[in-house]
Amino acid sequence: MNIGEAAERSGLPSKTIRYYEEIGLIRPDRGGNGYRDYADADVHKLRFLQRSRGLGFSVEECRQLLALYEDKSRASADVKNLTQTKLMEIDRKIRELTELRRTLEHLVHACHGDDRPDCPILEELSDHRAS
Amino acid sequence: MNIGEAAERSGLPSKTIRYYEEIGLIRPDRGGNGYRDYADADVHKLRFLQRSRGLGFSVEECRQLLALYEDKSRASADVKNLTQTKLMEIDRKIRELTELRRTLEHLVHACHGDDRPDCPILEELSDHRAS
DNA sequence: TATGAACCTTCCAGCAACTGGAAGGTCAAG
DNA sequence: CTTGACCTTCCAGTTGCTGGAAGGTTCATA
Repeated sequence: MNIGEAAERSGLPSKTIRYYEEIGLIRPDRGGNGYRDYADADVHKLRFLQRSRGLGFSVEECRQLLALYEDKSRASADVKNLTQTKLMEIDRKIRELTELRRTLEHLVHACHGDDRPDCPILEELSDHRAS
Repeated sequence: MNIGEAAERSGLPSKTIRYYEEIGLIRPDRGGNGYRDYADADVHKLRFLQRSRGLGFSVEECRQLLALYEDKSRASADVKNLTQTKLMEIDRKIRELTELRRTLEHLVHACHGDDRPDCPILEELSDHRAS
């Protein structure tokens, strides 16, 4: 498929997809006309990139995550360690998002119409100082 | 407190803290010597920024989130709508992270030593195409 | 068969969000 | 009163895109 369809299916703009190729994250085929030709597997990778980038992983981290899927020697200790590290990062992100969610919800439900100059929410936020 | 301590407490590099001031996210006092002077509330904001940036929110989104805490007219419909929108974004991120986690864990537990050329994980990934 | 819209290509410039380094001022300890 | 660890501003570089120009391809329609 052409880049436009890959863009639509992956949720990434064509520009970004070309950029990801430039930095070596994907390697689509080329048709006789010079057009990029994306396979379904490419679209899966692109969707994966779209998500993980949106979740705050850097491009280099995404490259590592992608490598976890592609690495044919997945049983190696290195790969397992990297996966464990990434799992811990993901857990941390989930915890932080859950806290953020709780705080925002608290704000909606408990602070409505509350126009005191200093909302206690900010104080509560400070309790989660330990990372 | 000086910027160094604020950096240590917030988990952000001093450089980034100065940058956040430059773009108007925080406004620390200045001592007679020209040094920035951060209050505890500033550190809370910085920690908040550190987290939400790491969770994939843009600086402008972080500005909005910060405004939710600081807005004295929190009861307005606008603010409530914005909060609801952000809550939905957070829920989506949590769902995506949970999926990502499940996939990685599957890879660790189910694919160890599996050196077939195409791991079924990639196929599984593709099932989550709907966003 | 031609012409125009809607694709695609490369290349280059600009923006967002930092990040590093130079050049120099401040402060507390010895 | 100097030394080292702070702090300041300013400017340049990096990352990760993003927009636009200039031009080639494809395909439906006149």
